[in-house]
Amino acid sequence: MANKRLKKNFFNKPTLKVAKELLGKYLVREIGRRVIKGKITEVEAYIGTKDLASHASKGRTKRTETMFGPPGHAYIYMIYGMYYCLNIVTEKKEFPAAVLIRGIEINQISLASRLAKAPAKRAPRLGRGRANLKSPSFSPRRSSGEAGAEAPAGGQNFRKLDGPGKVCREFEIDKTFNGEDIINSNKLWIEGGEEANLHKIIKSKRIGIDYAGGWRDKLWRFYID
DNA sequence: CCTGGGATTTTCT
DNA sequence: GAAAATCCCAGGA
Repeated sequence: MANKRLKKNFFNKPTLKVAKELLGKYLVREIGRRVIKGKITEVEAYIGTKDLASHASKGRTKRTETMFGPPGHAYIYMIYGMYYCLNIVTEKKEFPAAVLIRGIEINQISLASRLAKAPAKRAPRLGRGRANLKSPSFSPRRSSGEAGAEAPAGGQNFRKLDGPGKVCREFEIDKTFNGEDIINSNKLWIEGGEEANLHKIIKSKRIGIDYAGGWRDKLWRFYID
């Protein structure tokens, strides 16, 4: 009941609603036999072409194409030349909107339960070939003081990822995931969390978008403790 | 506690 | 050519 993958109808709704509902849900990343799972604790909404904080305010470009696509797909972009950010596209096709995943609490790293499983059908691959050759993707820098960086023997595997760049670094998500269908993907998806709203949702202004005119003051950032 | 700068590359003007 | 939906580290209060 709780560990159920979110389907398309979950994302095909008003973005603010989806953003708030994503809090407490679990982001799941399967890498070979390894499974990384963590609770979403912080998100931001980017809605439409008028929202000056959204990349889609530039209109339909090569970069924003994914945002104009169907809901339930990942929109990945590189930021400041060093980090990737993960968004989930929301609302109906042709309407550009997405939820940026800014914070996650990792509480599980386990092994994939289902082993042999037909590789599935999809493999369109972005036109762009051979990525990964020199992507900064994983740990461009070794941080010494990360809380819980080392899982103490017998201790809980708990890490707090406070920032969109850290989330992608930890989940090993790079630009090849742009356009990934997280409703059908076997590498990245989102599952139901605990009880609906055990948490109090806190609202605030979005981070790092002071250039967005009046849109800078929208309380479209949501987080829980 | 806070502030400021450097890293590094894609994207759009 | 400038700016960017960021992060980390150093230095000062």
